[in-house]
Amino acid sequence: MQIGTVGKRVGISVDAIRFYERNALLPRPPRTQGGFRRYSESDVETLGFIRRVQDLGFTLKEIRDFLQLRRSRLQPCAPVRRRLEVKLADVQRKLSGLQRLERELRITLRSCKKEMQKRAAHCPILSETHKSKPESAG
Amino acid sequence: MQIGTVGKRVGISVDAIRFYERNALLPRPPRTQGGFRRYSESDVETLGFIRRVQDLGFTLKEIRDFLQLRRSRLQPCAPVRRRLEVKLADVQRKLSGLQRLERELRITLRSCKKEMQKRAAHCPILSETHKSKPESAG
DNA sequence: CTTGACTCTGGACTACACTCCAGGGTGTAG
DNA sequence: CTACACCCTGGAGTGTAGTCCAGAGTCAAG
Repeated sequence: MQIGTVGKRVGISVDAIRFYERNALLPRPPRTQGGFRRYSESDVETLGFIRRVQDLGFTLKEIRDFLQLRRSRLQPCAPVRRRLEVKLADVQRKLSGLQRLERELRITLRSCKKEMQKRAAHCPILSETHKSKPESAG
Repeated sequence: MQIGTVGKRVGISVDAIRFYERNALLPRPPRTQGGFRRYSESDVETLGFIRRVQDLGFTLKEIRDFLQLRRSRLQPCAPVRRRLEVKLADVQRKLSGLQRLERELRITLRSCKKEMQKRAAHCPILSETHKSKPESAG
């Protein structure tokens, strides 16, 4: 596969793919005689992984670590495990943060709907624990 | 409160706070005669919110939207609700993505542990040394 | 008033994650 | 061979999210 084909399949620009290669997220692929990159399914998979994990708020540096871990999964070595555990804890932290945010949003949304049923004039969304509000400056 | 005090309390640099003000994440606070910013508890709360939500992978632009939602208590409910629903869906998407990533990491971790049992490997780094090794740097 | 920690502004700079571009080369159908 | 879409490299530019800095001013204490 050429770089453009891969790009279309995973929804990543050609420039971005080359950028990932330069930054060691994607292995340097074999080339044609003329110098064209030739990609395999495995590269497509890797790019999919990158896109997905990046979407979750991880940096390319972190993703590079993830990919290293993925590739070295058979090494019976503690340091690998350690890094994995750190990453896992990180993911779990993010997860519980998001769950908290989700809960907050849900509650807000529910009370908003309720207010609408009552045909209230305003939304209760923003009434968080505000002790003193400056609210003025028209 | 002065900007430095606030910064220390929420763990955000003075520069960043001013940056948030410039970019409309934080309301312009009242000033002393000499021009010093004077912050209230409500500002501290807002900054805490910013930090927390940003940590979950939202951009400042998105956070600005969140904050607008929080502040726009005068607006009718429907548009606010709509935006909230979009945000909620976004959060849920991120959540399931993270769960998937967590599962993958767990599986990798398990196979790593299994390997260790099989080989009874004794890495020198296995001890409670939580410092990373210095990489061959002169 | 003087000192010194703190603050002000505006602008330069950094790191990240790309995107765009010029000027050339490649691959393949006709 | 010709055409044309696609690819190559290196480098400049963009947007985000700040950080750093100079030079000046402010505030509280002595």
